[in-house]
Amino acid sequence: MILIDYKSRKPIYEQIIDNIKHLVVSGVLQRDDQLPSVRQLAQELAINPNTIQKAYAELERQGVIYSLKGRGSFVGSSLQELRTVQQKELLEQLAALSTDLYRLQVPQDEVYAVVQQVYEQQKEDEIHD
Amino acid sequence: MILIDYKSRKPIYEQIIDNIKHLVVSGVLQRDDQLPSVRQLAQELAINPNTIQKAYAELERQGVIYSLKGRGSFVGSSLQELRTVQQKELLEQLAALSTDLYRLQVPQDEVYAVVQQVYEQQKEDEIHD
DNA sequence: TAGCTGTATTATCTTATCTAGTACACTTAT
DNA sequence: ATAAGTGTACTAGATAAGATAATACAGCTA
Repeated sequence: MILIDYKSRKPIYEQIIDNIKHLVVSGVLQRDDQLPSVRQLAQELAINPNTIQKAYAELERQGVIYSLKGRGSFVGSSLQELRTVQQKELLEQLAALSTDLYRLQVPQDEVYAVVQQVYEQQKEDEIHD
Repeated sequence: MILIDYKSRKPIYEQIIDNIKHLVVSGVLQRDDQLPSVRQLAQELAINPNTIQKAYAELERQGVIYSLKGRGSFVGSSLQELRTVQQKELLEQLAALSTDLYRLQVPQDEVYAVVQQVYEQQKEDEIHD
């Protein structure tokens, strides 16, 4: 369900955040679904409970989950809501990247070609699922 | 010539690397042009010489500059060479970002529209230089 | 020779990340 | 009521990356 790359330069708690967001955005986790408890997930991933707690706290701050003392942690954002937020973030990244591409004089056609190729490849990969 | 954002989460030595690469790619610094000395640049930017040395060492490892003991450090890569390398890096970033955009179901048209808008805006900005 | 260069070394400081252990308040099921 | 599970808070320590500080050495050049 959740995979951690311990060799990555990205902190573990950030990987957990990204991972859970992805589970929500892909529909695996739905609103009000219960997340694994802090201690349980810590044991599964063989990491310290404090690290899980840090990830959950940040997810709660962002409104992705909510936590109830004694009850557990639950999904607090719908697929659509989170998807919209993340789409906006990605499009901002795209704009920044496009600026760099322009300044390095990469032709607009070439940018389109890369996007086109990725989209086609992704479509193909979906068929072979 | 070189600006450092001390509040950035990006390490200073990485900012220096990016900054010098940009000066080469934009044609301000040309092949065999001499760079400021380690101590001189350290004084200008009010940072430790070791930090400059770290940046220069990495730039030399990448072939962007070369250093001669007792002489100084010089640009070792032509505008075209470095531009090609950086274009390739950016296109790889674009491919990765496109994969995320596809997975978040952002329509291809919308991706194109953002790129288009940035390119047009950049062209306009150039006129008003 | 004096004063620049690059380069190397050692030590110290700070910060972020992660671990470890403990404690407390709350909920739920028995 | 009790036990076991939840979230939450706190302190302490380990580790690594980044940056600073001071010093030293080798090579070049005026």
